[in-house]
Amino acid sequence: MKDILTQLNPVFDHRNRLGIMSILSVNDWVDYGTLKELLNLTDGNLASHMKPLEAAEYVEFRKQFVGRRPQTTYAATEKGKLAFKAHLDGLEAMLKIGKDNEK
Amino acid sequence: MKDILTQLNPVFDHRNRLGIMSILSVNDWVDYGTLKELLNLTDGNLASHMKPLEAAEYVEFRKQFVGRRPQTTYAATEKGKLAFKAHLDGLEAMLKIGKDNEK
DNA sequence: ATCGTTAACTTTGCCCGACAAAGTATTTTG
DNA sequence: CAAAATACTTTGTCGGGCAAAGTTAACGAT
Repeated sequence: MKDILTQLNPVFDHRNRLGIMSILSVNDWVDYGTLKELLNLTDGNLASHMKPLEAAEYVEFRKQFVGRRPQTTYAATEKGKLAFKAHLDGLEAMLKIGKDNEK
Repeated sequence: MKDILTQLNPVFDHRNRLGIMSILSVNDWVDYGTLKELLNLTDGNLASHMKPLEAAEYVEFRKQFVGRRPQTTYAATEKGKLAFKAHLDGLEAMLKIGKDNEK
């Protein structure tokens, strides 16, 4: 039992990222504005949290027009969903670590 | 459905604090050195993460001598265990947030 | 008696990252 | 023509995590 925390994904090590991923893991194609409001984030803040998630290919985006207005929507990729699940499993696993103290 | 993230406790918003609490929620009275090794932390680092946990009364400490050497051990308080559980429930709850979009 | 070591911290200083706010481009509505 | 909305990018600040070094006290070895 060396580091317990290696199972946790650094990319998800933030409440807002957890929020983003939890929303996107149950809702496909959520638009920028909705995400912003749900998470109470400023424009720039959301963008900057999205970046590493995009870089890791955990989310993908789609740009389209709704009426005449541009709209960006996001969804979690399969990879992202798996990674997020692994992260949550990691959290849960931490708790199961019990009385065993062999190294 | 306003902010989803209010259920998450800021005090636990860190992987190392999660680690500390998960260890202390299943093991009472873990000593400084063991905690340090399990979590791969430097001395000072552990101390500084402990502070806010102590301040919130989520952990308590006991100082005693083992043989002739001083030893500090930590345990989660009842309050701490409850708060930690609430935090984890909050995490889980985030995931259940489904298709409902009434505000 | 002195040196080195261990335990448990505190202090110092750095650095990165989260944040709000302001700026940008384009289009649309009044 | 002016204001608002979308989706960002840029700027600048501030705080917090981190390693490392310093601290105190007691012990053990030489």
